[in-house]
Amino acid sequence: MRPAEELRYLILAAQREGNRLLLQALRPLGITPSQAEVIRVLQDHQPLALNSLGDLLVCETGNSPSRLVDRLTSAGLVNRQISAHDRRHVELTLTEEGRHLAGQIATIEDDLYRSIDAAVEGRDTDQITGFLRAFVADMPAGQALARRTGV
Amino acid sequence: MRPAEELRYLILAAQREGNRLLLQALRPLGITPSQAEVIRVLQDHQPLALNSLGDLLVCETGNSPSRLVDRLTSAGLVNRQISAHDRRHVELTLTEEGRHLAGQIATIEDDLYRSIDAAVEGRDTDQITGFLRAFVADMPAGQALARRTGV
DNA sequence: ACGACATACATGTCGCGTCATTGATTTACT
DNA sequence: AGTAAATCAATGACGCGACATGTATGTCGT
Repeated sequence: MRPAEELRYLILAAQREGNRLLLQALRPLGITPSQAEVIRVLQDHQPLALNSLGDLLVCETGNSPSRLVDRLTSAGLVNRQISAHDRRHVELTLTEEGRHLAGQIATIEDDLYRSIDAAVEGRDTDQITGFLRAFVADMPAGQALARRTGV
Repeated sequence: MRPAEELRYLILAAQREGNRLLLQALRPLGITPSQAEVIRVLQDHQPLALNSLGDLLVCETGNSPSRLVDRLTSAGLVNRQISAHDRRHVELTLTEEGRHLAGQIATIEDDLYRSIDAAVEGRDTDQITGFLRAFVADMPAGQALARRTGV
């Protein structure tokens, strides 16, 4: 198997399995990894319009994440208020419950990051992140992430 | 942002964007990246039971990929025949049309691999694949891939 | 002021991807 | 032989994730 092909499937495998790990770890909180990403982003950047939120999300690139946020408002974790200045905009903020959950999410994510650190142990991180950054640099998901790391 | 966190999102971003690229490249063929993976695996390993196919797929780990294969049989790309020896098994083979498509898929995948090669250029491949292999080694998707690279 | 355009969001559709359950068939045990 | 256990596949449910379309609101040029 050609190295590039193995690499492609390794990235797919890592994403899938990482997501499954996080899905199970988040299950007690009743949320999914994508929902957790929204909550963490809102925690750092609220208030945010749906549009701007989408620009900061790695999941759900492109389309506005209406339905993703819908479930969070239904769950009482996010407030949506129509902007006074521009009634097309929706201002998203975390509810009290959402802020509380954000802290619990951070704790759970830490566990995942520790297992990532273990797999990275003894390797050259820059080789790895450098390659991935180069690959996604020109694409929506890569730029969304750059906006978050850069600030 | 903690390095492990950036790495997690980089993997997510790379998977999403790579998938989108492949999705669009495969669109003329009328199939999706997951369907393409099934066809390529069948090309190399047919005949295969649903179960054994699942053990070789990086997408769709765990459950048997019934519905994924359903769409391929509906599209006339895969034959399913109940095994004579064990009527619980379904023997999957590519149809003539499926075999033809497999060749076209390989061509399209080559383009993706070339752009991966470009992003890898000047980096230490072993650092990258080594990390990812270590991370997924004990998980279904990682083992599925190992079964394919190993043979 | 008005009409063309742009923006922000919602919604419809389709194909996954995960988990759980169910039903059919075979194997193993006694 | 007869039953319990294991295996294989199908299916229901839910939440994405991508694309396309529709609708309301705002902006700009004239």
